[in-house]
Parts: sequence; structure tokens; C-alpha cells
Amino acid sequence: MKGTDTLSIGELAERTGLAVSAIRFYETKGLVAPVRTESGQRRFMRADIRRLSFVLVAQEFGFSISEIAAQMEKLPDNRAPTKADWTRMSRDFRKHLDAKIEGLVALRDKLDGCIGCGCLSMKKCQLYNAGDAANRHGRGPRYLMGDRPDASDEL
Amino acid sequence: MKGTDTLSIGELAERTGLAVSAIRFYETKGLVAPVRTESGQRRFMRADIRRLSFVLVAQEFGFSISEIAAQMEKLPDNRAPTKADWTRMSRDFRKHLDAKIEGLVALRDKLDGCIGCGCLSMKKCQLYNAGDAANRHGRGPRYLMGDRPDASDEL
DNA sequence: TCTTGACCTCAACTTAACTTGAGGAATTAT
DNA sequence: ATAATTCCTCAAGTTAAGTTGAGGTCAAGA
Repeated sequence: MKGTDTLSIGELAERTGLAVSAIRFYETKGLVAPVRTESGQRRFMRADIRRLSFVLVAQEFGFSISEIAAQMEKLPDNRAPTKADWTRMSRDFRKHLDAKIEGLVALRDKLDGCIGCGCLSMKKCQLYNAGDAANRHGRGPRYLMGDRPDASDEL
Repeated sequence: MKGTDTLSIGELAERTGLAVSAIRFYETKGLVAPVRTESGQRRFMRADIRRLSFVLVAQEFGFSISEIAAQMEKLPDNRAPTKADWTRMSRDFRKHLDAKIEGLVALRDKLDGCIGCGCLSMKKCQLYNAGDAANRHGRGPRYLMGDRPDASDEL
């Protein structure tokens, strides 16, 4: 459908750089919710380009799809998000980014001060204590210290 | 073997907070290389606590196991790493950390300036252009734009 | 009109990073 | 000495995030 205000999945793929299969997959995860034509083809809003761009950026930051989905629930479902919608949502998201970045910077600095320190008493080594269960989330050994799959805490 | 200078896998697990199974798995990936007793049990050096702590921290930064393995190859294999070994290696690693952090900060700032901008012309939206194939590595759609599995570039 | 390219669904495969379990041997504790 | 732990290997299961392919429908250009 060239020249319409809606996009076919192929057009959306081209605009975002995503594979068509990835977009379908994202739909199953609730990241986009296209309408269907009579014949069952997906029609996307132009705003979905932005939604998917956001997904890509958030992934770059290491957020999982379910975390991103949780974040995006703050955008309206039925109408195209307005500038105000995006602003409110991104203000909230920015907190998570800041926290993530701060965590990484702190970790880098600990690494800096500690990794070359040669201390063999691991008791008080900052690096040794940096990888606490509290910090660790999203990567590393999955079922660590009672951190079981059902511990559902989105973001 | 309590009171020896080597550690059993269980002791190492306790010291690092890792599951025993995870340590065995890491061995298959070359992250640790324990020796064996006559009867076949693994014996770890105390320095392996540090190696594994490093692994945990690096994972926290979003590095994959093979990337970490590549990085750790700069440590000596047979003797326990000295302070100098760790320093040299971590100096090198720090470059990657800095790059990663800078990338995230830049992305956050773009997000900041862009996500609420309301521009519908995606052509020149910074956010839209931020998720380029160049930036994207490690997460997101895997086989994107010729970024095929055989493109072996460690770290 | 007809055919070629875009779409559709659904099931199965892939990779990373581990975990779980079965079946058995070696240590440690009582 | 015997029971309870810990350890071993190897195969198979798990989750996330997609990809691939088969079999079939729909639409847009020559």
C-alpha cells in the first residue's frame, strides 16, 4: 500500500532495519499491535517506526524485551502517542538509564582500583564484593542464590 | 580438602557465589583450567576466585563469555597471575569499558534530545539513526543486515 | 489475466548461557 | 564401617530472542 498513512510489514522493516520475522516476533511480545486488513495483512501506524526504534535503543542498553514491553505499556495503546506521551515515558525510562550507567561507572572504578591491587585477602576486595546478587540481574548465572525464574520483577 | 592451598569446586562455588554447574560450564569455555587429583577431582588455585569474579563483573558489563575468554587469554595460563599481569590486562579491558560507557552515555543523550521531539520526519531524527548496524552488536535482532554468524570478531 | 513478489500461519531450528538429572565413584562425618 | 556428602561425566532440558522453512493466500505490475 504505497502512499497510504499506514505501513505494510515490509515497509516497516525497511524503515527500521529490522527483519520482517523480527517484527512479527515483536508483535507476539506486545511491542507493536498492528491492525489487520480484511484479508489479514498487518497495517502499522507511522508511530510504530518510533516504537521499534525505541526497542532497538533500549536493547542496546541491555534491557530485555519483557522489560521494554513493561516500559512501553506507559504509552497509549489505541491512539498514536503524542509528544507528551513520549516525553512522560522517556522521562521515566531515563531514570533506568541513569541507574544503569551509574552502576557501570561505579563498577569500572572499582575494577580500576581493585583489579591490579594484588590483594589476596578477598575478604575486603571491592571487586570481589562488587558482583553481589543485588547488582547482578539480567546476565550471569541465572539461578543464582534463590534467584529463580518465578521471581517476576519486571525492570 | 580443607586447609590446602587449592580449592575444591564446591569451595570455589561458595567463595564466588557461583553454582558448581556454572563453574564446570566455565571450564568448558576455557575461563578456568583446574588441575585434577588422582581420582579426577578438580583442584582450583586461589587465583581462580579472582578470575571468576572478573568474569562476573565483565558479564555485568554485557560482555559475552567468548569475549571474556578472549580478554583473559592475556593472563598467563600456567602460573598464577601476578599483580602486573592483572594490571596489564585490566588496562586493556578498561578501554572496552570506557568505550561501552561512552556509547551508552551518548545514546542516552540522543534519547534525551530526541524521543520527546515529536519529529515525524524520521529522516533526520537522531534516535532513528542511532541504532545503526555499526552500533548494534551483542543484542537485538541477530541476523541483521548481513551480520551473519560467521562474522567472527571477538570483542 | 497471469504471474511474481509480498504476506500469512505454524512448527521447528539456532545460539548463548546455564541447569537438571541419571548413574556411579570418592570423601568426609559419625 | 557405614552413611551422607561431594564430586564425576554425559545427555538432555530451559529461556531469550529470533530465524528458517513449508504450505498457502493476496496483490500489483507486464
